[in-house]
Amino acid sequence: MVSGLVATIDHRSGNKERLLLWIRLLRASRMIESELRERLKRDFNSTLPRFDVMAALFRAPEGMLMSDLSRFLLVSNGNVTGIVDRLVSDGFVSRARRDGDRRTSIVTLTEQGRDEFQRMARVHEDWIGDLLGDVDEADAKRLSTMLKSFRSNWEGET
Amino acid sequence: MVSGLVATIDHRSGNKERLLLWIRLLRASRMIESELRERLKRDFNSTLPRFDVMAALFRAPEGMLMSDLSRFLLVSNGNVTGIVDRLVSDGFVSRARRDGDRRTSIVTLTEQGRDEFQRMARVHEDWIGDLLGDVDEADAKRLSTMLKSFRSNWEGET
DNA sequence: ACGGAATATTTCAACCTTGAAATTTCATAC
DNA sequence: GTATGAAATTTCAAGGTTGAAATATTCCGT
Repeated sequence: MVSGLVATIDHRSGNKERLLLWIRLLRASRMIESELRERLKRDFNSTLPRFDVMAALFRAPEGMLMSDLSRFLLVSNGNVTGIVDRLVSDGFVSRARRDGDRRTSIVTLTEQGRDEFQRMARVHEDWIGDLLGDVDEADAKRLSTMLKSFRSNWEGET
Repeated sequence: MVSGLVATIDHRSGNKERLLLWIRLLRASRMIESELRERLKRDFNSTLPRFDVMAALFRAPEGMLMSDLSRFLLVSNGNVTGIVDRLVSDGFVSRARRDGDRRTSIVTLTEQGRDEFQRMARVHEDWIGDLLGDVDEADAKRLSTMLKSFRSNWEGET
């Protein structure tokens, strides 16, 4: 569940639209996420976080550090540890201690992991096309552009 | 963590834009959520789900059933149980067994809950204005409209 | 009135998530 | 070379999340 699903109070002008935007942004992503979660579970007995980790590793054949994964996926270190643990025990991912720096370990997809990810990725793309099917290409492009510039401008604020 | 933070494979045309849109939608909401979570914790020692429940109850002075909350907030029943439990033990919410139907209970904000929520809501609105400050009003309106129509058209599919 | 379906809620296991503390290893100033 | 701090990772407690199973109550056809 996520903050903002409910419109509440509005006393500063101009912010009204932004609040509404936030609520709808959130509802949209929650609905899509929920649908993807369900389908990943049903068809692959997997989860979204696992899919994300595998996707990141797929693009990085040379492997990634735990902290790379954490930074790239915008989640905490401890979180990555747990997800990778489970992927390792399922045989989709391997952790290898490095000679250079024994604090770190290189995480890579196993052969089985690559196969499984590719199976998922194919279907995943169709799902997104399905779920976002109502957004025509021009709209998608505009929305996309607006959201792109909208980044962490506020990062580092108090 | 959420599926789609990573662009992966793209073999069907037209879907390329949608996949990118999904990734950015997700990144945007994740960043905002993360910032809100942090601030709610810091300033009110609370969480987003708690805020959402309180917001829903604030708009419903007559109270809501657990299942109303669940439906309205798009989360599972079991989930609501836990969040309400904690809000009750903090004195912000009360559960009252109904005479009419002993299966259900009416959940309402306590006086303390209303006060606390209003404190949070004021600041919350400013935060959203802050975090979405770069989106001007016209853009917000357009984006908002696009996202509105974008609903669960696919619900009920196999 | 009875039994079975439907409804509202809770419980539970498994997983995700964070932030903080603990561990291990490395780098550097002295 | 030693201490001190930085860096990478894991551990841990607390909470959020789901879906399925279990409970309790009501509804309804007969």
